Amino acid sequence: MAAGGSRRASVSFIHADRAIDPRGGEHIGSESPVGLLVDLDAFGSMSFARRRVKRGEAVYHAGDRFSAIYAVSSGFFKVGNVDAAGREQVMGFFMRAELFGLDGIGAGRYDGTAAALEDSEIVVLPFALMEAMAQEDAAMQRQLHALLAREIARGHGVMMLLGSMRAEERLAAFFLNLSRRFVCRGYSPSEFHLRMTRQEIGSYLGLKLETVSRLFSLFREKGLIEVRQKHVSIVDIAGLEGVLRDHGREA
Amino acid sequence: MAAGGSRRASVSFIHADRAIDPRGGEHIGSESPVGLLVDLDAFGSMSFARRRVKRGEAVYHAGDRFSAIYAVSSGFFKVGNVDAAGREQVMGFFMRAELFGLDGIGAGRYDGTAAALEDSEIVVLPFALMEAMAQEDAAMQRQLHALLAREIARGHGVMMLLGSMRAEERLAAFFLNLSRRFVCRGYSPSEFHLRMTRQEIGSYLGLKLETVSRLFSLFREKGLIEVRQKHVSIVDIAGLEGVLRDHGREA
DNA sequence: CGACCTTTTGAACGTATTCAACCGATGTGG
DNA sequence: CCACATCGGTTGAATACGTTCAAAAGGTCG
Repeated sequence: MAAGGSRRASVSFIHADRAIDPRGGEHIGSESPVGLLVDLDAFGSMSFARRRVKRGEAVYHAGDRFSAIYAVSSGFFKVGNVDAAGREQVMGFFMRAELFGLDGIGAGRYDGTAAALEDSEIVVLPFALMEAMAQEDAAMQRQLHALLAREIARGHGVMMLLGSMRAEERLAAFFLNLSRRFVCRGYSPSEFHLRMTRQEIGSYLGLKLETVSRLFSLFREKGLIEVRQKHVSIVDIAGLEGVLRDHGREA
Repeated sequence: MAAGGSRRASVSFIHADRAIDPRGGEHIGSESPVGLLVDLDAFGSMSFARRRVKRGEAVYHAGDRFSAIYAVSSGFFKVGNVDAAGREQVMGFFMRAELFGLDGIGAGRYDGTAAALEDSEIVVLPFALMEAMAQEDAAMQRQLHALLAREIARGHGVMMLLGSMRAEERLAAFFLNLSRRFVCRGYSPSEFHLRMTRQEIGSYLGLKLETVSRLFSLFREKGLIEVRQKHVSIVDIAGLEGVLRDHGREA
């Protein structure tokens, strides 16, 4: 809880990387939710506090007073909400150079809980400061707005996923989205470790953990992926894209 | 298409009405998606163009260049997206004093299509102008951010609905949400005309139109609502809230 | 009035869930 | 370091829920 490590990080500034969201072209299966990008280490015009977060630890809880948004420096996070009837749902997963905590701006309180899925580090971006900076610099203001708007668009992607895809399609979209995001970070598009449990994946995709598990097996049998615990290799990306495409249109 | 009526409307400015989103207290079944509020007719500091939109007519199409956001002056709108595989989904319905078109800010293009569900009128808010105003006035900037953030939170509400509720709960949440929004506008909380078809409701709720129709009948049989075509009377609000509450928790 | 669209309802079906058992991996403490 | 407890994951069988296909009635609009 105590702001742990308090070294300083130079952060050029928020920067909506177009490479991550190739909307113009094919964005099938992009599942849109790509996360918000921050240019973490470029020319340092400002320096912000960093904070270490241990696996399982929360960055903030639903209802906490909103004060800052967070950029993932390293590690992996999930943001989840709980409604009044006790229903829980993961609203998103966030990896390096993505932002979370924006949901707090509206009401002055975070409406979800953000927790680290592994030992991680974040950059704390006090929102008041961000607003002040945006006030002075029109370009920065535009970036800030683009940032918020992208989170809106990400939401639309998730709605699409939850509202109009069947289980197989959802998982395929999920993998393709992860793949794309890893590529943007210079990692392999086809090999990665899932930091979240089947249960958390299911929560995000609106499915039960057993269903997710079965789908993993199904995809494995179809030769689309290989799975060793949390390690996933995508064997046939085109095949995954096919899963998405086939059901939507007439073959 | 031509900007039809071009009278001027005085618009005090964007104004996030807290009455519409009683998050602090009970927000069960609020289904969050409450829509963004604009104080349409208060003290007029600015005047914006209005535009009439006939039933079925589009305000903008997915892919159109983004230039403005829109405030509903009268009437009813839906915003829907289509993904690359042809899947369609309604992302939201908007009524008087609510804003739509925010999804375009991020990419510079609208990612959905907005259409009127009845003859309507909107106020056109050129976004460049909004940004300029926000640049000059910190309070306005804050409101603008709150506005965008509320759309993010609305999205979370819809995700919750689509990801963790069963059909009955979704429809109950939908009715309660509508009811609340009508109340905020001074209309009856329990009597209203649905401007959208069962099909559109289903699309929004991630259900098929037949399912929606059956749920209407079910709710009628349970004595929760009365239905005469598109006219709906909520007979038992507490009952509807119960539908939401029961499944989430242990009774 | 007639054509079309929306809605309702029934019956069969398919998909995801539930309940349950089991296995494997991980982590802790003796 | 091993034993044990726990957690996460897999798989099966029965079930429930929502969908699909189909038919028909009711509304609406030209």
